[in-house]
Amino acid sequence: MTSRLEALCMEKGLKMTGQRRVISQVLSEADDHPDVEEVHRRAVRIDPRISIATVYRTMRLLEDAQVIERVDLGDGRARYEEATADHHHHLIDTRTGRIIEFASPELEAMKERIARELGYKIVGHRLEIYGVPLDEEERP
Amino acid sequence: MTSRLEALCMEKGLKMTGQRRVISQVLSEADDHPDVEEVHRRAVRIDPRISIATVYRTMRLLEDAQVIERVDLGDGRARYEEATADHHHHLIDTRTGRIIEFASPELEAMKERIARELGYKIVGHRLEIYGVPLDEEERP
DNA sequence: ATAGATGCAAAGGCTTTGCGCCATT
DNA sequence: AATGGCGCAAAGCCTTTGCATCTAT
Repeated sequence: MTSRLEALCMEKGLKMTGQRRVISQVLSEADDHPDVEEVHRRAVRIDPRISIATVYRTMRLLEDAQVIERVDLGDGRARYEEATADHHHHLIDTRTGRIIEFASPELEAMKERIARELGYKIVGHRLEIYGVPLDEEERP
Repeated sequence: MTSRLEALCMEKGLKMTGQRRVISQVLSEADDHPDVEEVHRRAVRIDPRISIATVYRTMRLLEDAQVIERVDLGDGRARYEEATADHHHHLIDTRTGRIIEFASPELEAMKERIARELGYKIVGHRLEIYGVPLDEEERP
């Protein structure tokens, strides 16, 4: 079957080979933010002949085509997620590594305002929050 | 003479050697966000015998002592700035690479609120805005 | 004499790339 | 046959580290 991302790739005119289809499938099924090694591990389960070099090349291809987005979570390696229309950010649980996505229109507006006051127009931005779970009694 | 950072290091009980004094001086005089190679370049001008390994080791030492802070600006290498009490963030001019620091109490508050709503307590965070200068007529 | 700092070069982690082979058109 | 993708291994970039030497107490 054709995965969601594979369909997207074809719309963008990318040539879909066996390896690219597998990698697209892996990314379509991922609900986390895998790094290249992890994508490779998952891809190999489907087709053991896929090399890590191909994964690197394909990730770049998909990133350039804006099918996926590179996320730098500060751990020294590139992580990826599907490209989305909305701006969102990440809250990283420092105890478990769990990543929670969130969006805040107010935050976006404030950011725009700050940049404007400094005389700049935003072309990109990123926000990460590192946190630990609140204790029971502190829960809102 | 004793540089600002050297004094700070001594307060923290760090042993100050010749190399560490030079590196502290370089960092004290920097008003930008140099990477290790740049710190080394500047240090060598003062004392040509300093090796890059020592710079790496000293940067880590100062970072652990919270005399300086590592800043990850997404260009694949560590950059540094003096540690400050206030939280601030960076706006990077994508045309020139110029880095503008800014702080926003409102932003901090909003961030806290978002984390709290997600059930988390913030232990760290970072925000970077990438932008280009506004055109003349758009200036606030 | 001892403990720690330094220089040098080797190695480590992530990523890219040269090259010959293979597949598809 | 020609174009481009793939696997493998080598290399590149930033950073860390093992080891012998040097410094300062």
